[in-house]
Amino acid sequence: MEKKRIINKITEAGLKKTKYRVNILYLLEKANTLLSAQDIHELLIKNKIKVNLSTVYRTLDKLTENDIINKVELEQEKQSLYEYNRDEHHHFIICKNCNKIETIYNCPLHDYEEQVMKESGFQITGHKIEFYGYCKECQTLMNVSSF
Amino acid sequence: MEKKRIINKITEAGLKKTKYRVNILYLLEKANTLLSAQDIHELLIKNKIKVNLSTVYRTLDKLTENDIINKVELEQEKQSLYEYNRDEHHHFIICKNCNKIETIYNCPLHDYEEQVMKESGFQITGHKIEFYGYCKECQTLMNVSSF
DNA sequence: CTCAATGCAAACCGTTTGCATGCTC
DNA sequence: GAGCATGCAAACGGTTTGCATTGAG
Repeated sequence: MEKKRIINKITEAGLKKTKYRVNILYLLEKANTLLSAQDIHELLIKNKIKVNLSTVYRTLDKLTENDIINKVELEQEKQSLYEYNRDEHHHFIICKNCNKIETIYNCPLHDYEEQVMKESGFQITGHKIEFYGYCKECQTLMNVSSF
Repeated sequence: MEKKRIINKITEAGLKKTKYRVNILYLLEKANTLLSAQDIHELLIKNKIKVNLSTVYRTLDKLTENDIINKVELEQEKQSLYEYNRDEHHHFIICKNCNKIETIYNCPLHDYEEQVMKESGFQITGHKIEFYGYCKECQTLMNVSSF
């Protein structure tokens, strides 16, 4: 029973177990991609789970506050996106043509942070990287369309 | 006459030289920091230059499209910020306590981009890094306040 | 003179909030 | 039963847009 783990995540954080928290977290865990509040809202409705959009937002806030999910804000996306937190440091690469988002698990910044700390005097607690470019498919398409 | 250079920037891009374009670009060049559309609007009004906020937005859009200024969207800022484009690759480090933003000119990613290109197949055209942490002053304050 | 720039007011859209009601612990 | 979660409708705030007017080339 996979929902058990989901429910544990919620109760262990000291949160009340409610229908929407369980379903939304389950959805994000299963989806295994970035989803917006609206995406989640639509998916729930499609699955006959009637819920208000503001409840979705409040649920996502609570789950984010408790580090159960991550809120991801990308430059070209107006909407905030959310992902299940699997405790793996990662970044994103975004295709400027088709907007596909891929995940990069390899991070070059650990050494560099030391250096930035020394130079800036900041105590660094985190960072964010986004790469932009064109994915393989779009590179091909662009070559074809301008032959 | 320093405004000459500003005007050149505008006309060289093929843009009409207008009162607001000149003043807004001049402002950004002189300010030498990140400013929001609202900041710019207020600064103009204070300097007796009556302008509509939507004109400020349209002007900033045009200048951004023409790479004369940069539009900067930081995670914790709701507003977009703008800076004069001095053609120096850089990133930002943001204090999570006081929100001070400092600039980092040193960039560790050039080598790494190669690697990401090979692994992802993306043709990378750019990247963005934000660092988060606490600036010197805030580190001191936090030590004092929890002595 | 022509077309782009501007002012103004209204729309947009993702997100938040206040309040009454419902549900978990 | 107490207090947090939810639904609903309205507000919020940065940004965009449609349209009439002005101004640059």
